[in-house]
Amino acid sequence: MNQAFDTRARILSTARELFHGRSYADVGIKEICEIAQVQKGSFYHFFPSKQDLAMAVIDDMADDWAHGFVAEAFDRDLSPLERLDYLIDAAYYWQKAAKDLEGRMPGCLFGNLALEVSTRDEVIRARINAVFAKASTHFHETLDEAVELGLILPLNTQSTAQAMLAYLEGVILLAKSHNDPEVVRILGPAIKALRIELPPTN
Amino acid sequence: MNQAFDTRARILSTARELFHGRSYADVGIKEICEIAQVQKGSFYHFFPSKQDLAMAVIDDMADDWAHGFVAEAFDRDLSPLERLDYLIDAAYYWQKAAKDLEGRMPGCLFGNLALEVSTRDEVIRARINAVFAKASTHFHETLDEAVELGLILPLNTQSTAQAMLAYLEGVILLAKSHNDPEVVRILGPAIKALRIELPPTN
DNA sequence: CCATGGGTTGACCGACCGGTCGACTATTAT
DNA sequence: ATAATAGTCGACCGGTCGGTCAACCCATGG
Repeated sequence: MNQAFDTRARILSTARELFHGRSYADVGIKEICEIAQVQKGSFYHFFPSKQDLAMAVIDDMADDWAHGFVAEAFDRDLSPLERLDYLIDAAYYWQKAAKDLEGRMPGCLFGNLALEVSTRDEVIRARINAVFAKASTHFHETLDEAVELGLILPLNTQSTAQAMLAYLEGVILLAKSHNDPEVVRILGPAIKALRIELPPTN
Repeated sequence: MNQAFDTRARILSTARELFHGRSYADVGIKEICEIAQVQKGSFYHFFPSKQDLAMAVIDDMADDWAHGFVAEAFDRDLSPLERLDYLIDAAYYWQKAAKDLEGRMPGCLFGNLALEVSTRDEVIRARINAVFAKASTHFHETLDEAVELGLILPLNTQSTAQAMLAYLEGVILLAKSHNDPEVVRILGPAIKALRIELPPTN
């Protein structure tokens, strides 16, 4: 089983890298198998279909995020505004490192997949959506705390959280189209300026 | 030549619809030809490659934009802030109409292509980038005008313009992943809150 | 009346796609 | 020792991919 786990893990991490660096449609199972040093039959022993692989990749990356820099950025020991700065910084360094390594900015796997696949595959779309929803709650909690602490004026924390997530994705999109991580560093901090007002209380 | 023009135009508009509604990789030339009622040989008479077709589609859509709602939204008769509202509105109604028609939110063709293709195709990436650059100048001019009129405090109009474009793309991305145009209407207006400050003048 | 050339046609190409399958091997429980 | 099971292997499947090509159609100009 150790061997099996290893094979599965190799497929998963290879697929993740390739999907992230290129795209879902552009990466074939054959190529994944070659790089992961796995035979095709073995591949289909672990993943019933390419779609299933995609789901596993999404879950895998989401897990890494949750326990990685998302956990760090949204650390409750940091002040709310520091968390946002940390997040932008982390995104910047990540993209920069990837570009220095591969020559191209891969962007955000979830954003990439969302745009590529969500018109054709409801299942994958839903899964990505769940990842976004979870990310959004982190912003939401951060904003609630900032309001409680009186750091910012009261606002619609839920919608603003979504707006911040959208902005982050948009900044990464634009940076990817420029193939320049600096865009993230320049535009990123403006995330703190985003505000969606509370609905008027009649 | 009239006939020829018609054939070319049919290919172009069909490809545009399909690329926009699905993705670049997912749409084959055979399918485009079938729907456009054009033979494959004729296709290659007008477009030397799929990549060339993509470029033509980008140019075509960019043209339509420039003379369509972008021209309307950035009408100099509107006040700067009205222009931004108009733009969000236009984006919302466009996506809503598309979804009502097709069942799925297509999002922004340029954003979609940027994320799908820009790691594999420098030429297309550059073309999309040019479209973004042009869109950014519209924001830029709008912001400059708003500052001149004293409607907003001075800021880094160029970077803020890019931030606004990024936000618009991000909002559309998130809306697409929700398959819900309402996201555009809810999050969109916050575009006016974005600010990137001027570099400190020493 | 014929030559020229833009436009059309559809069969064809090799490569590759996601996925299947039967044979085989290594591991483990009984 | 044996039987069952998990995992490996790679040839093979039908279908599709982007792209090619030689033959043909037909309007125009000389």
